[in-house]
Amino acid sequence: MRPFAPQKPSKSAPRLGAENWLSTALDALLRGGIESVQITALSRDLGVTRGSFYWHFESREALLEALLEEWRLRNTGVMLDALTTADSLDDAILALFAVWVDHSRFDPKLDQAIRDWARHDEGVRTAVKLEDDARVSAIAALFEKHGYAQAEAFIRARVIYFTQISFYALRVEEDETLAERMSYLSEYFLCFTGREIDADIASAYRKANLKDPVS
Amino acid sequence: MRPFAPQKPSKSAPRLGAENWLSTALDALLRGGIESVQITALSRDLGVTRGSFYWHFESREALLEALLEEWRLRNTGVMLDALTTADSLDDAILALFAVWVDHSRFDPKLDQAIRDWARHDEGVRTAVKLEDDARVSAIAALFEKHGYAQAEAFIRARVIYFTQISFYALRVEEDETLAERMSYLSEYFLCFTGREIDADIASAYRKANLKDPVS
DNA sequence: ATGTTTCCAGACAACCCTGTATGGAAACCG
DNA sequence: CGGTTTCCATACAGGGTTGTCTGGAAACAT
Repeated sequence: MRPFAPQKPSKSAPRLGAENWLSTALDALLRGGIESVQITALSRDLGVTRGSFYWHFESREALLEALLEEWRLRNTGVMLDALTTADSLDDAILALFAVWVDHSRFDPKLDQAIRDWARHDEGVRTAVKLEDDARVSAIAALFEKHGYAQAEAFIRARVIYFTQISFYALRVEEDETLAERMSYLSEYFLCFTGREIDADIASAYRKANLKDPVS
Repeated sequence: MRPFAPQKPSKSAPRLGAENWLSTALDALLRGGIESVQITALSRDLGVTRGSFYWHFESREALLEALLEEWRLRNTGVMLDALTTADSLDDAILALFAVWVDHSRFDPKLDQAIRDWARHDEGVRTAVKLEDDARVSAIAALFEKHGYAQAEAFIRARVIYFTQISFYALRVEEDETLAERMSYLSEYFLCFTGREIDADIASAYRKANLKDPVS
């Protein structure tokens, strides 16, 4: 690190790139939904005029496509990775829980914003549907791998995933602390798998996740 | 029913009332979300000008309040009714399932549209949250009544309700027939309650609900 | 230094939506 | 039949958003 590395001038000449527009567009998407990602508002946030935007992007539609692509890069596949690394059923389920709590690996607000957008845009809807099906199938494969019958594995996968989706949609995390959530760990596990969780594994999981509530 | 009851003239003089505006506003809400309930668009649908609207309603805000009130009238309390009438756990759970399938008693699209609206309107959000909490509490009370411990009852209630909410949100009903859904009845029941469903009760339920897929 | 590329400001056109004010047509009532 | 109420058309004002076009400033390269 050089002592006076060439930084962007803080004042007088922002000199933006397409990434700046994309990131502020993401902020707007997360706060107010796809309707509020308006280039007039974004230009106000960035302190420039709309002329800048239309140099970096073809149109608003192009920006929206870039947003969807950004979602694919960030949130696609992270659940699948968590499921395939663990070995036992207990570990795999807990690894899944860990992903859902660790917002640095999986961004639920982004997922939710895209999901809202999808409800009135058929193109986005098919993209989200593909991802949802892949996630449920991965969880179902886990259950089948550990001896559950096909139908039961599918339904348990759907129940566990759908519950989590609603958990984000209803914004339970804003009303319930992580400690409260952890206190229900054994109940969740029982309901989702039909088996009691191993006490040692449960306490190890609590110990590992309670310390670090990433916003 | 009188043979020639005084009806609204079909052509030439619609003569609308506030109910007409409310119902077409509901249609717009269900199709395109709260953003697309615009009085300009509604007036086109009704074949009149916006002058009519501003005679029946104070403003657009007043119409939106009426929409929320309409949701309260239609979807509030129906689940609670279904839960309290049945006696055994099996019957109560199946009664709940029946409500969720019978769109004449419970309108999932309306519920979903209000829920979407709530995500960017704090007033609507608190209203929806009150209803959600009431529904989960009612289901939890059912489990407690049948011997489940408090924590397990609460989590099972949350899981069963959250699963159904996502079921609507992800529009599974559009990709899965009622027959398919019914075929998973025992798996759902096992996952939700932790017990096997009574075979006779299950077949009776299938018989009663398969015939009548109300859209 | 000078020409070129990169980036942005400013003005303009086109479109859409809410809300108000006014006048008129149709139904209703006494 | 004439007055009143109900309902709606029309015109206008105000505000907001997308997109294009043109010129210019700053950085970069040769």
